[in-house]
Amino acid sequence: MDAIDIKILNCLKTNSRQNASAISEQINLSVSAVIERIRKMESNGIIKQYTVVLNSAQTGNDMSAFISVSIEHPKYHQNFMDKVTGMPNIRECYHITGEFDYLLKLEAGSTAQLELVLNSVKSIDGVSHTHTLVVLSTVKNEISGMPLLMQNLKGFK
Amino acid sequence: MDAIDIKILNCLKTNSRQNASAISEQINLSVSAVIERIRKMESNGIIKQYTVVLNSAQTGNDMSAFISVSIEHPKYHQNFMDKVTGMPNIRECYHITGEFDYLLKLEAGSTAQLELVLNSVKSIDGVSHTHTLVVLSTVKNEISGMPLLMQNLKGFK
DNA sequence: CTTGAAAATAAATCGCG
DNA sequence: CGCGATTTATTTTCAAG
Repeated sequence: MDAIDIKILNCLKTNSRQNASAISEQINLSVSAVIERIRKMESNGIIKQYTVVLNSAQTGNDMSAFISVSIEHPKYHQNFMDKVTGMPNIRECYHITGEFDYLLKLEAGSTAQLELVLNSVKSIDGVSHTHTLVVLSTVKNEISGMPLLMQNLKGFK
Repeated sequence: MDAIDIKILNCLKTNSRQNASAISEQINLSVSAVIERIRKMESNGIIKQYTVVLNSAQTGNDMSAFISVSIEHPKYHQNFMDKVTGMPNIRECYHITGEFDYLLKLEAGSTAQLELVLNSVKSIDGVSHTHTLVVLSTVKNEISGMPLLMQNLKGFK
């Protein structure tokens, strides 16, 4: 991965649906080279996925919360992770240091739905203690990792 | 937004670079209709952005942490949000209920970098108290909101 | 919404710096 | 590795049913 790849990733981050010739113009590289580099990054796994970001206010899932969870014994961990992975309202799950074991991000369309999800989490085997934070507003939410990539580069588009 | 739109969004979520004809085949709708529906969702803002998900392990930003922040007085809020928005290592910032005012997600490439970011956050005006959780592993991280959309639908692809 | 043909674009190929 | 002209294949557009 060099500076050119990063420029390409930056273009794709902004709009992953733009084609190679559009990118080519933006970064002053031939279309063939752009295509070749994209293919390489797809096949070696740097590019994991192309996806779409939706307006959650319009899709009706604009309520979110974080819940910290303690598990009473290590034997429950695998089951907990499996359960959580299968629950669509749980969007993120992190294993963390500190007082709690996991931090989950939930999304729902109403407080009632949120309550249901919270209760399901609390009733997973081994969950001993939880702490819930409701999100009042999202100040920032950068998806994938581009700005960071660019920190260490001088001249990018 | 109807069930067909949701099928289209689901396709785009899986791979936003696939074109209308590919989607058309998957959901048994004519190409023109697919294009028209996508355009509509783009222009009315349901589709916010097409983006790419990178492998952070390979891009060198695979270290992350959450930091909860208390602000000592409301007058500091705006400045805090502005600062945080401008910091690339801060990927997410939520205004939350509870003991703290904000929850931030940080990403960095090393513990040293992480430490720097933590210190920058702590030195923003008005920050009175913080609590840091380091992420040991990411169990789940679903990006945009598709699975939730589908909960309420019976027959999707 | 669908179809199908025309028009416009994009991608793959391939010698060659 | 990158370029860029050519060929090949796809896609989008549009008018009509």
